[in-house]
Amino acid sequence: MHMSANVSERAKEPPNIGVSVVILALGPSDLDGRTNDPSTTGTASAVTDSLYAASTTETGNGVGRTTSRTHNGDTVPTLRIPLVRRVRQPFLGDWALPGGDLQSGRSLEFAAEKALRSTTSLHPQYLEQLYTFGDPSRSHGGLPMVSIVYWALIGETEAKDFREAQNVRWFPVNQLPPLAFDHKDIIEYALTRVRNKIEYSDIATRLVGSEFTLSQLRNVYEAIYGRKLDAPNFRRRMLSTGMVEPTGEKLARGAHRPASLYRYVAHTGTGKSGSPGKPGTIVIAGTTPQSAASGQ
Amino acid sequence: MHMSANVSERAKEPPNIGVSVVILALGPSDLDGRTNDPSTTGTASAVTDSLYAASTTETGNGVGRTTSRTHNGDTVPTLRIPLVRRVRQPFLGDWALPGGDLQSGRSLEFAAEKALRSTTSLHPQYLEQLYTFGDPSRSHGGLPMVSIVYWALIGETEAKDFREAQNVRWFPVNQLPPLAFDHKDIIEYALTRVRNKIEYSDIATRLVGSEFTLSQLRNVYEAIYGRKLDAPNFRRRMLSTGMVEPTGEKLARGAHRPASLYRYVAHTGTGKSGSPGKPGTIVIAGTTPQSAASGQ
DNA sequence: CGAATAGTGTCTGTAAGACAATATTCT
DNA sequence: AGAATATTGTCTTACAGACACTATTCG
Repeated sequence: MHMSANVSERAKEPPNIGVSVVILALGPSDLDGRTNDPSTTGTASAVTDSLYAASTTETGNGVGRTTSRTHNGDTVPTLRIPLVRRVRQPFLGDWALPGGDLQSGRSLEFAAEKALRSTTSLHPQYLEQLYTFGDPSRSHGGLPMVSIVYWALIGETEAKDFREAQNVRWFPVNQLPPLAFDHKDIIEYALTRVRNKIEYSDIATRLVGSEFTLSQLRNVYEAIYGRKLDAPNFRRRMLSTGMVEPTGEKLARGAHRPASLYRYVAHTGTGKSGSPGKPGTIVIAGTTPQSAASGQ
Repeated sequence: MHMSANVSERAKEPPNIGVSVVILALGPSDLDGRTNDPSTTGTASAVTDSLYAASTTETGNGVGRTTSRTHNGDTVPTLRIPLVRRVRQPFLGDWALPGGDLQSGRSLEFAAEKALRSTTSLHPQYLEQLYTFGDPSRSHGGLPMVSIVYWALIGETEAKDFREAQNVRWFPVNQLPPLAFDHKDIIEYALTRVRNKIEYSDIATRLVGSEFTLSQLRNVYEAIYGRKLDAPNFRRRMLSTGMVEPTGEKLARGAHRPASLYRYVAHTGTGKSGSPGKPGTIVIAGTTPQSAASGQ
């Protein structure tokens, strides 16, 4: 089966509810250079303007690489997003966020994860609701009046076996094809959300292993920000927050000084609580936990 | 008619969609001391813990005043929230956020504003989507499976004619009664959202007139933060951002030095764009503008 | 003058960022 | 030694907050 990704066909009964997902994946950091045929890619439109300089890629085919070159010549890992090609009329042929219908009796997260599985077998390190769209003007011919959008983060290690199925393809965030509906805006919004969130949450540490070097952690930040960070300053900042602590071990990875390993330190409830528990915001790792009931 | 506030009764066809609103209103700044009968108030539960010290009120009846006293004796204006009493079984008798059903063919904002009008004739200075709840576990007996929550801000001047209808009552945010569902969490979430948002948006300046003194503006901040701010530092901060500029006029309001008037300066698109346009996030003032289409 | 609010000046601490310099490993 | 990354050290600037002090009005 290929994806049930897009809209299902129902008649008129009150607002259908669709759930879509913006999936942000860290590409492998080694410059493997997987190249997909660039045939149907279309004109790439950079989503993030000033952040990526000239959106250069090594191959130039527009889809392959997982790193980008910034204006000063440095190379940074780049986030990638799986999109599905629309096979129905509104925006037929354009690319769109993976999504599906909300089944009654199921949670929103369940629907989001199902949509996520329609494009990748990987499970997200993080899943959070982004926004709900409900304008009746969406009657471009499509159906669901209300669309609940989630965004997910997928770590680097597991992002190695992308599943490039029939109508699914992964795009670097700075080289997106023409998108259906307002999905380009949605992706932009998701990116700003991640970049803000990374500052006051632990999502970055979830994208590395339980033990990691500060370089690895910094690479996560760089991928999300889309630019190089100063290594010394990054180190100090991380250590000063007390979010990470050294394990005492070191990791040798090449012809250079080995790096110390660190682990994430759970929130020391110091009482100053930067951000009180949000309702139903956070879902960790694999399955389908979480609750946050609500009626009315 | 009293409010169509709560759930409407339908049968089984796929998820109903409800829309609720957290309405945050600045109480009048003069200590008028409107006193409602405290009969059915129930035990007040402070939503914001550390921010309000001892949640003291002048009268002690728990609902009347619009100011609170902080731990150091200063007095600050307090936000108030209109709630409706539930007349149906799940959580019968408890207080809940005003809400209503989403009518097909209408925008989410339209439903939110309608719900807002069910408790107050005032129109919001600001309306923004907060979160969408969709847990099937909400089958406490209520119906709508999916609940889209908005939050609204209402300015000080118009907040003078609160409409205390049949089953509607206004509560200070630091003295909320027992709430239905997880509405207490939702209100907390709304508060943290406002407090964050006030930092990088212009919502505060919308809650004062087109011309205002820095004291007035500071009062808005203090109401939202729930604590006193240092006047000299606040002044410097506001002026340094370039968000406000002096009109050249002054306003005399008592036996003391008159204050300079300022006006809000529209965003100087400096290109550094702190926060790229979010999809369908912002609605100004009265009617029902705004769009941000989306399908799928 | 006294009360009350508006506004200025200073000082301190913290945090971010630029950037030089040192340390450690492998080849 | 040389390449490459890790780590430490300084220095500068910006900004938030505490707080003393001055200014202007009315009664």
